[in-house]
Amino acid sequence: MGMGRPREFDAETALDQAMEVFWRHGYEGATIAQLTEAMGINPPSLYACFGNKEGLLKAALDRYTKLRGVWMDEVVAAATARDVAERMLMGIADKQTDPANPPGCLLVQGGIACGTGSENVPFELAARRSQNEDQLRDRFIRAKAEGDLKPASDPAALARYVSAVAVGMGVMASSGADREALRQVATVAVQAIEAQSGKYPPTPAVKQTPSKQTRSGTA
Amino acid sequence: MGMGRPREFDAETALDQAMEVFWRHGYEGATIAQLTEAMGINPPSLYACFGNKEGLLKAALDRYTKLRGVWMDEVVAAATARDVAERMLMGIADKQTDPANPPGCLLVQGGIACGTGSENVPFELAARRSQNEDQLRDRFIRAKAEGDLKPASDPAALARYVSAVAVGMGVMASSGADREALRQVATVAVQAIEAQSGKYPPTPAVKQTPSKQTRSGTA
DNA sequence: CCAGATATGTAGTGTTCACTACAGATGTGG
DNA sequence: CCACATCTGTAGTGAACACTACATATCTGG
Repeated sequence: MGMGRPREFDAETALDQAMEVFWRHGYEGATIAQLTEAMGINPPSLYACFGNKEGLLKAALDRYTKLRGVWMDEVVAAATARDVAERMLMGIADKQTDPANPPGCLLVQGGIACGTGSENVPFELAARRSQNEDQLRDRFIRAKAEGDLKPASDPAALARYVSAVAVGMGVMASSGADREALRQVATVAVQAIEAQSGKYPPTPAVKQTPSKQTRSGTA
Repeated sequence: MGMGRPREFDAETALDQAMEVFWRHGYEGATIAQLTEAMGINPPSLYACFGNKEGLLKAALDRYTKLRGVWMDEVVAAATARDVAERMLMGIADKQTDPANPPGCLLVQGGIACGTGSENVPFELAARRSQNEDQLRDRFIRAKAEGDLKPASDPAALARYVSAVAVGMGVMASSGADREALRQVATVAVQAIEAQSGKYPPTPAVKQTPSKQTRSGTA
């Protein structure tokens, strides 16, 4: 019965190009014309492969978070909570000013506020950011159990804090902050984690956060 | 020679409504139809009064930053650098989750990335944010001169840091973080300023920042 | 009350948007 | 070589967009 004509472009290569357009112009600011031109294909190919504009964004986000995930694994592999925070924020300072990419972070640049019909795009991005936050939180929970963080420290709050700084740095980068400026921010930011650090008797990780359960929904 | 028919709406009241629309949907996401409906006027009145959509945004930003300016004056009136940071970030946690307004900060929600024809909108917002950062920096310069911050501390870096945290909190707020979550972030963030605080012999404020001059361009 | 000036409401303008109909091209299975 | 399935390029589709022409309404100054 035949399997049809094979596609003439590489989906991942095309996604990389689309990712850059979304990264630079945001979801709403990116037009199908810009996307197809960057991807080197025509609209019907785009729609056959990704469904619609939002499907393309999600595919680009999948690719972005996948690449970012391997880096985050390196980040949480640092020895202490303090080193995790430093490696994360210093790395972000570098990545967000890497001339190979648009400035800032796709998970922020993609769209913080959107118009009618795209209301869920910001939440889609927020969900991806919260994955990073969760990974940080788990790492800080471990750090606390290992006596690397104060027994009174709140790993979820610390993770939320580091995520917030990362997002703020992304916004700064996209509006022109240079690498040195972001590194200065990172250097200061790490000191808040340092204030929670030290060498304490290991906590059995049983009661980890007595404070009210407050989900941030973002990172 | 006559002075013409008087306008039937109050410009500031209308601006408040427009501000809320931009705040909720961003510059590109806000449509003239939404704006005129919220303002209770028709398009010709809008264009006669504000020029065009971008002119309306700028007018709304002027109003926003004016209101914010009086609050910032209260913030920098705190006794120490640490108290300034705490008052700023705790206040932001409350303001950005005030149900009377859309969540987050207009200077962030307004537009981080924009499409062709609106490229300067993000810079317009960044310029307004940097005003806050400058005000903080000046306050921290004074704190350092008063011996309230370490002689080795960098007021510009600290101001940039506080601004970054504020922006990050705004993004979190707009994607669903509640007040408690933001306050936790603020509490952690203040500790980085605390680490730079203490009681030191006053610095004559002559050579204030030996590090390379790095302008952030954002806040 | 009139002339000039500015505001308002109705009803559009052209443009750009995301998306697609369709015909032709290129593959596979029989 | 033929039926079938899928992709590709051309050329649009209707809808939504920012913005405006124009007639009418409401003011001031004389």
